[in-house]
Amino acid sequence: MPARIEDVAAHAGVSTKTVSRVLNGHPSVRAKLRVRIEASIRALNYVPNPAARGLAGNRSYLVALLYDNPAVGSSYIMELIVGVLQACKGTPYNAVLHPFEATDDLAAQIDNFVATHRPDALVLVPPHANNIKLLQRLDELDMRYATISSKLREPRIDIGFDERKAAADIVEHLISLGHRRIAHIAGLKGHGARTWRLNGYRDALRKAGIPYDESLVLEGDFTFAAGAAGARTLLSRRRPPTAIFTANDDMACGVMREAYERGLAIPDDLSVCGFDDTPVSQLISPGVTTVHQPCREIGRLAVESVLQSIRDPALRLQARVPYEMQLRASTAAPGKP
Amino acid sequence: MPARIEDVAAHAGVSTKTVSRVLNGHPSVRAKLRVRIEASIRALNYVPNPAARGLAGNRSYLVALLYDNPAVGSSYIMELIVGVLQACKGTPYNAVLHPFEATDDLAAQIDNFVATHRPDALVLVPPHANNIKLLQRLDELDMRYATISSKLREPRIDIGFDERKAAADIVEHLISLGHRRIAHIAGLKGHGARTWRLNGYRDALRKAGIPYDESLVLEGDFTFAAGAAGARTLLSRRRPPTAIFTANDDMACGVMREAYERGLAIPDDLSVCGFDDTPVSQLISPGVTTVHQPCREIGRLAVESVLQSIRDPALRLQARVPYEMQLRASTAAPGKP
DNA sequence: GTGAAAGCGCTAACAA
DNA sequence: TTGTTAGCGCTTTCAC
Repeated sequence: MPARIEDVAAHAGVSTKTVSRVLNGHPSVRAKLRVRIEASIRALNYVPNPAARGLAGNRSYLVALLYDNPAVGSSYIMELIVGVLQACKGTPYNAVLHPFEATDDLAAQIDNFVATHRPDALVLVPPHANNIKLLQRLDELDMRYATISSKLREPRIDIGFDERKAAADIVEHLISLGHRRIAHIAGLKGHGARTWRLNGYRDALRKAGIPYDESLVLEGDFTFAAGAAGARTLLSRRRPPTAIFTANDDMACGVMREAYERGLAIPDDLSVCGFDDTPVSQLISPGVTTVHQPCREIGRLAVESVLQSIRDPALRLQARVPYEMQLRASTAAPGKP
Repeated sequence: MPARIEDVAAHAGVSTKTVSRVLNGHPSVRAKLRVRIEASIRALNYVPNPAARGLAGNRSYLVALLYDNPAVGSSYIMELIVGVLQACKGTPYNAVLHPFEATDDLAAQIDNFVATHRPDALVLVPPHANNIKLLQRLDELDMRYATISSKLREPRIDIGFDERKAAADIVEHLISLGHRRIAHIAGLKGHGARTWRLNGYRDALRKAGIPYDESLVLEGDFTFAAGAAGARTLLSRRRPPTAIFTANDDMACGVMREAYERGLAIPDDLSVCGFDDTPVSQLISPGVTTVHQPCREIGRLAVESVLQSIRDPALRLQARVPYEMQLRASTAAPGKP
């Protein structure tokens, strides 16, 4: 049988309440006592029982990651999870995953999840991070939550990176290589990732004095198929683009598939850029020029801050973590027209 | 404040214990009573408090997935997780993820994890599923666990698929296309995935009467780099192979990179097969012929059976779930020599 | 700054 | 088959 708080208290010659104060980092314990108690904890190999703590303190020590079905960007979620787990490490908190679709009975789904598992905090990934009804419901339930890359005006706690700037960087890279007819396959409406990346694309064109050509911008839904379909359209034009920038890596792969089918060489006949730096962008040949989205860092920060907000409900934070361009072999100067 | 078991008992006019029996599926409750109590539960919107249940019943309602660092095959883990979550859905159980490396202080790491989070059951992924010291420690701690694709003799509860047969199938496919010089880049020693897939390769050669040529079998560590390095070696030979079968998809991508660097066309100049059917095998061009490893099904079954083993500690199960060949464009008849 | 006692909401053991 | 009682191990009042 493992040691209980009572054993520690007896060992240190104090009350259980004082031990509890030490465990919970309560300041009103004299340093000397604290040290003695900590020694007893180690000596007895004491680890608090989460269920008992949870019951008495009305907590679950669970942080839930809410995401939509993993069909889209499972490696994105996986990277996020790595960061989430890092943040939980060494804390009594556990991360739990909760994939769900935003249907009509969303409030009911959330109520049910919260009632069943009673997470202490939530981390919301797009598109849920943009779902006003969902966030309202969470506010009503007085749940602590952090959003990731939310496009809402004033997110309470939100972690992301400057996607607009990153998209502009990548398009500037294409321009610097000599491209002028640069197409963009944008993301799905409703995602911040669509608007920011599209705006970044336009920013870079404007800065270079290249007129915006609506016909070079297509809509995608972040899937391989959408990338392939977009490329099919673009490459069938009388004057096809010399470069295609897609709003994520999977769509870039789709573009490369279409180029492959047509016998076009990348980057000689067509330059391709993705976004996110998911593993596939390194595995495919040639490697895809893309922006490394700092998912782990984002996941870590989201959990760290949402846990902090449990203690400090007034906490507000809108963090933008640094990103990095990944120049690979899928981009080069345009060939002769 | 949510309803408590006491409220349900009062509403149904029974004792709390009887409600508890209904909640826990105890058989000794008359059907009529059970129905009445279930009605009260719904009427009051009652959901049991996991912490209270856990404390009283000495359970945590946590199933932990133990895997090594996600550098290798994160999409494999992600797929597994989808199955694990499916199995938890509708139960009071939550899945928690625990990546860790098998270092010397492995027993200490496990003890610490178990002491801190007190999972009710564990699911072990290779290489941990093959780690005898680890399993022994878990037995000492009297933990319930299931392994996935363990190569040990008599795993208590193990879920996997017939990797040897699957590897043979894929090599037979190459042979049926007309290949005779088929190389294999095997996996890392210690993984069952290495031995089974290598044996399958040999089975297929034997069946076709093709002599086994040691020089065509290289060692890899399941990484892209290992695949590229292996291909470099193989393709530098005086008589290079006409097809390369790698023990996983990432290595197949590495092979394709090397082919790309050398200007070899796939499948015209070289056929390539992977294993696992991770997402990349569809995203890359041409798509990679591979075996679909039924990860979700495996994850689901592992959790279902390990949860069952909590009630029935004597449970033994060695399940082999069906797999599927995925024939894609990376394989074709060999070109002229 | 520290301690004593009273639960948190459930289940296990024992009774009936 | 059902009910009663006594905790599970911790934190939270509220004293001191």
